[in-house]
Parts: sequence; C-alpha cells; structure tokens
Amino acid sequence: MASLPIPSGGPLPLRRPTLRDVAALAGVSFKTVSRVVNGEPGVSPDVMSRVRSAADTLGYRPNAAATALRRADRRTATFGVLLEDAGNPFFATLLRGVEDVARQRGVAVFASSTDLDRDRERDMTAAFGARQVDALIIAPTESSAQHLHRALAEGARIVLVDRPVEGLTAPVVLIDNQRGAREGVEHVIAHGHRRIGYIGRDPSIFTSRGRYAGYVDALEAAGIAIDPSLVRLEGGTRTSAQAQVEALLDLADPPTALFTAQDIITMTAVSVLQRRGLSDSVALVGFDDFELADLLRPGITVVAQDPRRIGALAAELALDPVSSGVHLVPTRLIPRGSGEIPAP
Amino acid sequence: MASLPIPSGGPLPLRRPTLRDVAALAGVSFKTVSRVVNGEPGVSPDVMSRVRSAADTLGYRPNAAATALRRADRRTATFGVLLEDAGNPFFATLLRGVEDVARQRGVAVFASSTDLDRDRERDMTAAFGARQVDALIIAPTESSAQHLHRALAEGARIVLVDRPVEGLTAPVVLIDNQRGAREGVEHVIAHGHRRIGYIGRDPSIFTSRGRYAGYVDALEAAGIAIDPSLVRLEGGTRTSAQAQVEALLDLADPPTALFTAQDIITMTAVSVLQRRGLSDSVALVGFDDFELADLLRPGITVVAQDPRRIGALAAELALDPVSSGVHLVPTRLIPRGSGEIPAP
DNA sequence: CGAGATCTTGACAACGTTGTCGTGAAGGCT
DNA sequence: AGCCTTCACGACAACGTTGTCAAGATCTCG
Repeated sequence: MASLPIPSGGPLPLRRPTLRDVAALAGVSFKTVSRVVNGEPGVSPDVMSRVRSAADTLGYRPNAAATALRRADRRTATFGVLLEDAGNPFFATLLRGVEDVARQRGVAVFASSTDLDRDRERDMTAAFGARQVDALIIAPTESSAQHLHRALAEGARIVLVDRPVEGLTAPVVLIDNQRGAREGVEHVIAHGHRRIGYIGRDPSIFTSRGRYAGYVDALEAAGIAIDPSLVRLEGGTRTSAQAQVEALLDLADPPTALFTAQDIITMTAVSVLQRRGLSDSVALVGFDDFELADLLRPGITVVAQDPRRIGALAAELALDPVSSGVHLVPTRLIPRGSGEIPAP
Repeated sequence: MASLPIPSGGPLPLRRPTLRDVAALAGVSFKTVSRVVNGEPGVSPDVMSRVRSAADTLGYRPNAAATALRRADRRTATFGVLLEDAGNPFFATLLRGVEDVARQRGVAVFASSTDLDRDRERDMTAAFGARQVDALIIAPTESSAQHLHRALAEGARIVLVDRPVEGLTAPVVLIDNQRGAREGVEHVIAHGHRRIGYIGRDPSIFTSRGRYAGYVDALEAAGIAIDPSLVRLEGGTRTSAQAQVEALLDLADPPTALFTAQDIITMTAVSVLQRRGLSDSVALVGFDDFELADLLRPGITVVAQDPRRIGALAAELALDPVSSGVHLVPTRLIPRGSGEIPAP
C-alpha cells in the first residue's frame, strides 16, 4: 500500500486534486477511485472506505470539464437560459423558477439577456452550445427560428417559454394570453363599461396578438362593436405607452375603462390617470401582476401570470428527454379596485 | 490534399464537428486548424482562408470542455454569481449588471440563489468550482467564510458584493450604508422632525449594522437623543416588518417620521400608513429604490442604490487579475414627497 | 552560393475523466 | 480435483483541445 507524503494542516495545494492524487493516497488505481466517486458497483467495502477518506482528506471534487468531455451521454448538468432581460421582474422570477428545479437535480444554470437583439441571441446560443448545455430554455423572438433550428440539429435540447417558434419541434410553456385578456376585459364589461380602450405592444410580438384577440373576443361576446380609435398597439416603451394613454383620454368621447396589455403599460397608465385625477373614475385592468399593485389607491386589478411556475415547468420539461407539446400555465384575475370602478 | 465526402444540404450531423473534421476537409493537420481558430500567428494566408471556409461549411465551434481541460491558464470564460435571490429586483438588476460586462468579454454567467441558506451556498460554491469558473461573484453571508477560504485556496478568484467577509483577501463592492442612511435621516431632520422611528433588519446582517449606524450618526449630529423605543431591528420579513411599524405607530408618543432600512420594509410601511390614513402626515424615507415608488401618493423618498452599477463593477474586478480592495458605489437621495412632509 | 535565420506546418503528449477489456483470485459445482 | 463463473481491480484508450518540439521549406545576407 503506497503512501505518499501529503500536506496536511497547511494551506491546500493550488492545483486541485485529481483522481490520481486520491488514488495514490488510497493506494489503489485511479480507475477504482472513479468507480467509488460515481457509485459504480464492484468495489469492496474496505477499499471503498479507504478511497472515501482519501478523497475527503484531499478535498477531491471531479473536474466537470473532463467529465463532460469523456462521458458517453455528453451530459454536463448545465442549462442555458436566454431571456429578454434578467433584470425585468417577470423574467427574473421565471429564471428563479428554472433555478429552483435545476438546483434540486444538481444542474447549474447559465443566464443571459438578449434585450430582443437578434445578434446577441445568436451569439449566446452559440456560446451556450460551445459549453455543451444539456438544454436551452429560451424566450424566443420572431427571428430566433434560424439559429434554433441549427442548435436543434446539433443535438441541443430546447424548451421555449412565453412564446412559440413556428415549425420548431420543441416543448413550449405558454400562458393562454387570449383567454386571460378576455377574462380581464369581460370583468370591466360586467361592471357596465362599453367603451373600453386597449393599449398593447406591436402585434408582431406573439403575446400581443393573443391578448388583443382576447380583447376582441370579449367585446364580440358582449355584442360591442370594436371602435378602432380605442385600440392602440404602439405601447412598447414607457414613452410611447404614455403617449397612447394620453391620446385615448384626449378623445372627444374617451373610454370609460382601459385594458393595458403589459405591466409597463399598466404602470404608465396608472401614472397618467393619477396626474389627471382620473384614478377613481376610469376603470383599469392590466395584464401582468406587479409588486405594489395592491398598495396603489385604488389597487390595480390585474390578470396575473405565474412566472415562477412557468420557469419551473420549463426546467422540468428540459430535464425530461421525451417531453414535447404545448403546456399552458393558467392566469388569474385579481380584483383590487381599479377594475371594479363602475361605468358612469 | 485529402478530401472526405461530407454531407451537404441535408441536416447537419448529430455529432458536432471537431478540429479533425475541419482539418480533413481543408486538407491540413488539426493543429493548423487550431491555430487558425485561435488566431495564432504563423499560418499562411492561403491555408488560413481554406481552413476558414472549411470551418464555416461544417459549422465548427470549439468544444469548451476540451479547451478548459487543456489550456495552461485554465480559463473557462465563465463566472459564477451567487446571490440571495435572483428573483428579487435588487439582485436581479445586479445580476444584469454582471452580465452586461461579462457578455462584452465573451464570458458566460452562472446564476444561483441561496435564500441565505448556508448549505446551499456551500453546494453551489462547490458546483461552480467543479465547473472551473474563472471567478465567483458572491453576496456572502456571515457563515460564508469557511467555504470561501477553501475556494480561494483552490485557486478560485472571488469578488464579494453587498457585504464583506472578514479576513478574506478578495475585492469587495459595497455601498456606503452608513453614509446613505445618515443622509436619509438628515433629510427628515431638515424638515423639522425629531422623533424619528427606525425599522431595520437583524444587526447580524452587515448592511443592517451600517444603516443603523448612519441613523445614530444623524441623530447625534443634530443633538437628538436616541430613544430606544423608536428603534426596531426585527423587520426581516413582511409580517414582522408590519408588526414593527404598527408597534411604533401605536406608541403613546409615536414618531412623526419613519426611516425604513430596506425596500421590503418600506413597502410594508407604506401599506400600514395608507391603511391608517397617515400617508400625508407621517414622513417616510426608505433605503433602496423600488419600482413605482414615484407613482404612490405621496411618492416615496428613498436612498437609492445602483445595483446595475454594483454588478458591472464586480464583473470588471472579476476580470482584472490584480484587483483588490474595497470599492464603494455611491447612493443617491431621491426626494419624492413622503420624506418632505414637515413635522407637525 | 552557402550557412544560418525565419517561416510554415505537422507529430505527439498531455489535460482529468469514463468506457472497455483483461487478469488474477475467490467461489461454486460436478 | 478440475473447470467454470463471479468478483474486484487495474491497464489503457479515448474525448477534443492546447502546448511543445521538430522538420522541411524558404528567405536573408555576407
């Protein structure tokens, strides 16, 4: 039984210990150490405990790069998550949901923001691909199709969140935008409103299309004709959202209720209504919940998503090699006051 | 010049192309391809362009695991970021700041949340270590010291954010909690207040200590004696924060102004004040800015941090192998109404 | 024109691990 | 006792890359 002098007590060596170091200390071959570390059968209890204690003494931890390089199944226990903006509360919470599930399974998570920039998305897809992620969880844009197809062809596993990509064979986690919006609009209709303004984002965005369709559904079901002057689809930024809200309120026959199709737009609408002193007279329902919506006066009625659940579900799908199809996470209408203001 | 049959037009092969595949197609040795890919000198223009086009045709991308394994400098172009909660707006924005800088340098970022759980922090430190991150950016807890020392000894680069770790030789990015809090409290003193309540978190947390010290500084400088009944240090959760605010307001001689030492506490205080109809009579200044603080009535005056800047700076320090020392990111007092309510 | 310097390229080892196969010892069975 | 199986372990190749070294071709200069 060979026994090498090892440093003990003093600072650990700068080079991290390898299988060979542990093997030398335990007096076995490095392959045996590999077996113990990976829990493979065929090691006697005696040797096993000797190896264990040697590994502990040296503080051995396997080198992930070497493992990834050698393993037959090519697993790296790593996910890549590609979102619009990890600083945005919605996506931050979604990321947190992914992480919760991933951690339990020993999977580490790369995160990156694209700001909807197509080149950045492509670059990060490549960067994650080079790092051999087991799965890529991505909130795609319309232009994602190309590099995602390519990534799929290279054997990557892909899970889409928030938006689908047409023609891409990959599991998708979505919410029912249309139904959620419809319920929100029906809510104000139930309180007597018939002139309901809609402020959303560009219909080139998948979620925007669904939400607008829900608005249309609700009005049609109630027998209310769509007034195009009440529909504003350029609320993409705070500035433009504000302009759109102002424009609606400046109409000769302004809406008595507003449906805002995204959190940023909702917040902007709150601000404009407050400044004009209309908070208590114009009804407001927004898509997406946001922190403090319940502290405003009146509280803001919203159609809430559950981003943490979305992320968690996406991670589960990413872990399951045979998952596929469209998975819907339900939305929930939360009445808080602003949506219950009756029509005049 | 050897020329192998390669699939063209059809779907890309499942196995990703390697240096050898590119070399075969270009009719050179794989080492030459390596040189071209890494931009090493000593390759003739002719060969270089042949290799380039072969690499393009096959869609070659280097295998990060192999590179990490072989490189002399052991660089993986990967950071690990370990935060309290990636879903919390403060940390989410900080993460975003890290990412911005990292992306520009081609560095991918692992993110993980600890929820202040010591075991999780240890596990993730190990997981990131196994994946050979170039640097670990971490918001440490009091109990981080052990595994961080160990990680340092194993050659990891560490950058601390938000909180230092005593005795650990690593660059730190902090804000001046004491000064920020002092300015906030001085602000309400300037508006005539002398009975100023303080609601903070447990002083075992580094930031809490500094903020409380700032409160004490401001009062002392103004010649106001500290009234222990106005100081509450158990505002760690929403529930307990609420209880503390209620308790302060229930005093026989209640404070005329509140200083809340963290965003969650501030939001809770807003809620309590609103419910009691005191929003316009009790002054409020909070530490940490938060979305919608300006939409509340009155707007909430805050001592704002710049988490994105903190993250970006941490990433820069992580990239610089000789960085060290304490780096302070300034705070900023933002008056919005609640802090300017005069004393009765 | 010859000797040395430089330039371009390739052969090969090595990184730390997993997968395959081989080998000697112990055990089971007739 | 002799043979076959099982068990425990080791030797070695391989993963895809970078680093080292050497070899041949070309260039430089007296």
